[in-house]
Amino acid sequence: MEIEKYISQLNDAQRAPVLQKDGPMIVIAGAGSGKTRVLTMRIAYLMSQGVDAFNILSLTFTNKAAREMKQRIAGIVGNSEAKNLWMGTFHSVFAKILRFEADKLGFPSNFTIYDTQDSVRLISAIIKEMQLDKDVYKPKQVLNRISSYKNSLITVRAYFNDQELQEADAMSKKPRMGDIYQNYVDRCFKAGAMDFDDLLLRTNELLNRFPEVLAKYQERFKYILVDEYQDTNHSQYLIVRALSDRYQNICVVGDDAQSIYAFRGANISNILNFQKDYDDVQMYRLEQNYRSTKNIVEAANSIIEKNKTRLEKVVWTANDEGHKIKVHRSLTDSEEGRFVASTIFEEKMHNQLLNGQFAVLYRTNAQSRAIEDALRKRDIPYRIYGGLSFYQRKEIKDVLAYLRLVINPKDEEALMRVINYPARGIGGTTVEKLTVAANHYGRSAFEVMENLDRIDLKLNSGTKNKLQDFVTMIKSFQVLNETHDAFYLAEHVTKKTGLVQELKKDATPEGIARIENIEELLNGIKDFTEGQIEVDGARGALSEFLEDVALATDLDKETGDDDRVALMTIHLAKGLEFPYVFVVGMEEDLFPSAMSMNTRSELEEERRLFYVALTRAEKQAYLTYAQSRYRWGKLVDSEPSRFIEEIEGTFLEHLTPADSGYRYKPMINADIFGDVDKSKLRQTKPVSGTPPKWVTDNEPKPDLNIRRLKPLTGKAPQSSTPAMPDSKLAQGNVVMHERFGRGKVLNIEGIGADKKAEIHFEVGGVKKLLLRFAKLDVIG
DNA sequence: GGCGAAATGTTTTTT
DNA sequence: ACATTTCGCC
Repeated sequence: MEIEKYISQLNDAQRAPVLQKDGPMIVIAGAGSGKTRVLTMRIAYLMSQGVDAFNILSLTFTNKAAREMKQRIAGIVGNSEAKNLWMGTFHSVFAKILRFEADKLGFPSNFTIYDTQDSVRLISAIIKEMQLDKDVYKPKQVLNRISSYKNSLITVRAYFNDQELQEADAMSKKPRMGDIYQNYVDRCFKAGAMDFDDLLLRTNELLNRFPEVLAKYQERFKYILVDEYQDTNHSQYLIVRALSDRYQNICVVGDDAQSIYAFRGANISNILNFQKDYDDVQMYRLEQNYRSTKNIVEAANSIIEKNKTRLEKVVWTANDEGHKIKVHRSLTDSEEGRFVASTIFEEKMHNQLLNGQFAVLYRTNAQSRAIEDALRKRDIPYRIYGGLSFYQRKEIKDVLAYLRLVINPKDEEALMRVINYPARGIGGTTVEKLTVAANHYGRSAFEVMENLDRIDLKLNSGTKNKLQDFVTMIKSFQVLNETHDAFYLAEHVTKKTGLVQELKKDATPEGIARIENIEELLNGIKDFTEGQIEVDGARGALSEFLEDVALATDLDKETGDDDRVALMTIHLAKGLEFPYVFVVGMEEDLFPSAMSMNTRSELEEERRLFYVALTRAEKQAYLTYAQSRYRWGKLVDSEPSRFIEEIEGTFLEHLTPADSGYRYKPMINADIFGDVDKSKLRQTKPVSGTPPKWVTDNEPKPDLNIRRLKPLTGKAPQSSTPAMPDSKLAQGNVVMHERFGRGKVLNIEGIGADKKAEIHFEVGGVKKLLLRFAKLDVIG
């Protein structure tokens, strides 16, 4: 074994945790300090010391990270050994275990995994059935609440035993929360479905209720490693605790400065308190950064210093000083996009670079659009990660819903999705009757449909036939599934259900793209089946494909064979690195987000997020912001992010004149109004969970208060917002703008297929650039 | 009762 | 720019 060769390449700080074979340990690893290397080497070292791969469990943040790590280990210890390692995300690893042990919890082993969409849909249905006001009980908020209960291991029973929780919900005008929670859990159970949080919660239930099962997995996972420990929530924490309790060979790696998932229950104290949880914890620190230039490392340090809650740690680097961080201001979001695109273009020209060496990072998915447009115009290939992922597209979810029904006909959300799509004459009223009956008998809607002869639902015979036809169709798929692989079945399903035929009716580019997406899905399934047959000699069964898909992310799908600029949210970029990084939208209310400025801890999380963004860069970081941008379909003015100002000035190079003297927007309950005349401040009404804000009334009132302008001639297509007919708007037209009022069109660019026309527009002698002319009404 | 069209509502971040 | 809800017609 040539393991020594690899180990000698590590620095002293990295080597220590690799060589400590047994006992609990925590590795505090600064950004870019080679923690993946440490984890990889540690696993390889354990195996070289005779630890069986079957006994090592390694939990990573993405499945892709797991795959890559496995590959690297295979390079050291050989493929056949590495194959037996348990590696993956919490969700995927414990989903597998749950399938194996499902019967103990009363679930079928082929249980469905509900995604967020499914969960929201189910909660909406429950709220409706309970005749509650959906404006008070907002489904998404309710789901968030339930999710946080589950992540804190508060079961329905625990909820009803906890007076405080119930009072808190009653105080926020949601006294029926507990009942909704109960209904939701019941319905998931009846549908044989688990949501994302259940995968962790039910694992805890399994380990708590069945000591023999716990003992089994404690024996199996004698060595446990957890990456990104700062982002584990309470539920995950307890699983790790339980499993490692017997042997205490637990190694967690993380960086408190990169904790960015508090919103989904991540608990930073898991990492801060690790030493209290086990005896004789060894603590290691990795502080040398190998990734970035001195400028970037030190700039990042100057940011994170502003946070109060953090572990002391000094990240340093022996790398070159490098270039300063370049800061660029632009007029609008599309100009920002053009700056990014042209800079990438030039850097590529001058330095012989590949597209894959660039990444554009943003706070919200919606920001990708302006960047995309600019890159497309410059013919720069790019790939967007996250956002509406492939598997979340409507047409894909529709196909998957049919397939889910084949595997688990009790899957209520899949059924509701496709029972009348494509339209087959089963409308809302009929579906409601089915649901009522299903709830009444404590069965699934599908079971009700199977027994229509025995249950009188007061359906007319035509409707009854349609329902029975549907059941027959699904059952015929099930029969096929017994003998055929996933690809055959999926292809058969798209044909027989009329899904593709339905889509073919739509000849617009979007409609054609949808059909192509389905083809891509089928290709994906084909790859999967062939891969399965090759590797395991398995049949490439449908159930396994669906399991993969439910927990897959765009990052996992990444092939890496083509050369593209990467576009993604900062959250998704965690753990990745790129030579050139653009952080766009560096504006107050966007980054830091307006939603995250109410408490110090929220603001600190935003700051950590910025720290993560900056430390992705190896050679060069760019920070860009726009003075106005389209948000919620409206052009709004914005101010530079406070985070730019927080970086020590010596690390920055301003490509555009630096802003100075701007004032941050006041926070609620904050006393920092400065020189503003307080009597002119007015508090906005809180809407849909957003806190009220202080605003002045001096802002110009819109002269034109039309939300959407109707087309002046012709018929507008249904699917999208009716646009102004191009022909009606011309240079010299006097127009009304929603916000700026009366103005005159100076010139128009880019009208035609690209709806993002740009209009230079003059108001009271001041020239403005507008991006969408649906906001204009021609009045002369 | 069901369907298509029009109006209305919504956006932080993710497994 | 999108999805969901409501409206109005068959």
